Amino acid sequence: METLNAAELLAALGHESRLAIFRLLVEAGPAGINASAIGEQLGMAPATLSFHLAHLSRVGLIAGERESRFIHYSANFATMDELIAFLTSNCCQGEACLPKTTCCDTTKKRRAKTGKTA
Amino acid sequence: METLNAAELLAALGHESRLAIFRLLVEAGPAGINASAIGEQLGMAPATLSFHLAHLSRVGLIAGERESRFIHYSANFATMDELIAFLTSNCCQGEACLPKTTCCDTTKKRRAKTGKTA
DNA sequence: TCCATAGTTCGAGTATCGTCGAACTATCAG
DNA sequence: CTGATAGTTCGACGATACTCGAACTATGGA
Repeated sequence: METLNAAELLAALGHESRLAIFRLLVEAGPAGINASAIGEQLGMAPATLSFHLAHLSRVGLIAGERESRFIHYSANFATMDELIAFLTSNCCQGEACLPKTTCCDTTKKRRAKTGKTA
Repeated sequence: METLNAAELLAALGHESRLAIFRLLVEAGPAGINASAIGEQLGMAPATLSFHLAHLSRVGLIAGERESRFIHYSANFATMDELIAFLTSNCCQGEACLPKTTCCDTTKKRRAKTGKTA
């Protein structure tokens, strides 16, 4: 991961509303929850919520999947892992000082995550 | 750590220049480096650099210590740890899915978890 | 077909951020 | 004291981000 990319992820999380959304999805786990449920829990206007969801999607931190009338959003744990790895890589001039973080099982469930967002 | 506080940290890191500064300090380790060295490596105007250093300091991600004419900046690894812990806490509804991250020698602080960091 | 629900896109107003020249403070050497 | 170096603060400008009402698209049910 490059600095620019990491900065985009961090900037995406660097807003209270988006961070709250992301945390909600992290806690929800791979199952995810739908948009209106997020809006209800966070008290966000639909347009505002959609704006933030789009932002998080664009940078790859979350992904949405339509299921009939609902769109289930879920956190992309693999991206999160990469971000944390980036933040801590080469820490202290390369001396091993922290374990590798791996959130959930990111190896088996990441299938399609490429640019669906136009 | 609360969402608002975490968002501030993430926002601080969510800018390419500041992230580059922080990464430089993370790699430099606890020894830290002085401002002009950062400016040289990143090709940043003094005023701009100072602005970003102040921002990072304000949120507690780095700290500066004057040493004669130089000010040595170093990353605050404890804050970083807390941030990462926040991001991954309650992941997947509390199922243990990742090890605790501990960067460098902040272990002693995190052992005494009741202690105030700052 | 028509309506209701779920969610997105558009547009505009406001607020905040990032940059950098210039002036300023702090420290040190002579 | 004077000058040089290290770094900060100030001011102003342009750029970007956030919010939200209103209109729009997509899906499903009667």
